Amino acid sequence: MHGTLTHGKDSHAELHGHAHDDAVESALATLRTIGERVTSPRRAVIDVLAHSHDHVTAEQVSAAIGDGVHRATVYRTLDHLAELGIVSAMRSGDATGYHLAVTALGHEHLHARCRRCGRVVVLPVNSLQGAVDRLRHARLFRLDPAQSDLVGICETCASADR
Amino acid sequence: MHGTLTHGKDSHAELHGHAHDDAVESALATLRTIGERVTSPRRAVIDVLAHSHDHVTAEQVSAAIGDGVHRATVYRTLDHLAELGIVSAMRSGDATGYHLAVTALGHEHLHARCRRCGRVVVLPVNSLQGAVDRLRHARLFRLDPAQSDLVGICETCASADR
DNA sequence: TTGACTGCAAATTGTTTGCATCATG
DNA sequence: CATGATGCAAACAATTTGCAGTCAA
Repeated sequence: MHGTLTHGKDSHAELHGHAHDDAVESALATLRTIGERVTSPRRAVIDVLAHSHDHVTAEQVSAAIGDGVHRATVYRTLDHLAELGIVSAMRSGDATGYHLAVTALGHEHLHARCRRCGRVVVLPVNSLQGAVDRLRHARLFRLDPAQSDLVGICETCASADR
Repeated sequence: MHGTLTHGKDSHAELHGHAHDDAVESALATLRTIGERVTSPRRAVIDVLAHSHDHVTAEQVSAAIGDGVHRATVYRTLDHLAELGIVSAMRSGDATGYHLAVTALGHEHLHARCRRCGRVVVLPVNSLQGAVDRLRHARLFRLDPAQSDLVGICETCASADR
């Protein structure tokens, strides 16, 4: 999805670099802190996620990394990181999409998928805040919109209708 | 999932029978109305859906029907019925769950899946109404909560935490 | 050193499709 | 009787898993 991926090598040039790199370091730091091992496959996966604009599938991550890391490892790593809360997983259509849970800017967003055209629309973070609060206070459910697969019709398709 | 399934035979005993049967008749009537063929596989699938309390997977529907209908046909039928709007499809975890769009009572509900224990919690229909309206008025998205895969933590798991 | 992590290959699961046949409208 | 629906078997895509070898801590 990125064509060329510049993963790795720059282990000391991120002090003032792109926010993406900060996100990578932050994620790796979290790993170390909680006593998880920092390996090159994990570094590579996190790196791809940090440089991806939106959610990417395991297959895309694997492709972006190249042959250096086995697909199965990418799947295992993404799954593991998701359990740790370092990345967020979201089921979208047939595959599962992943993205860093905590980006450099704490930039969190919601994805909504149009069941007509399949496109993924990005919605404001707080779009479902009211519902989240209401459900929580009612002791019904702790809804996490960022991990939910929101489905509906995008405005483009909706207006194409009438 | 139902053990024994009493599908069919009672083609004239639904005037005051269970609401499920009404739902079946209603769905079949819709099919006829829009010029779709009414076949035994379709009858069987709709029957299972009408008698299912919650959303069921294609595999479950197939199992409930038995060997009378081929799995591929069940998948095709569910997909077709979903396109027609007779059933609602919702991605839940690894498989797709289906349920009649219009039950006898217009009884529509939302499913939320706990990412901790995997259980599916049923939420009030209007839980996300506010968000739906807001998104619509803002011309951002026509959210359909009933078809969305809502993810979070159920109260049981949440209280088990602290 | 050693248990966690990875690579590889093969198994699973969920779902789709090409094609010949059959039954509804 | 014509066309769309089904059965079957085989293809597919996304993920998972058992095991042996490897590496971070």
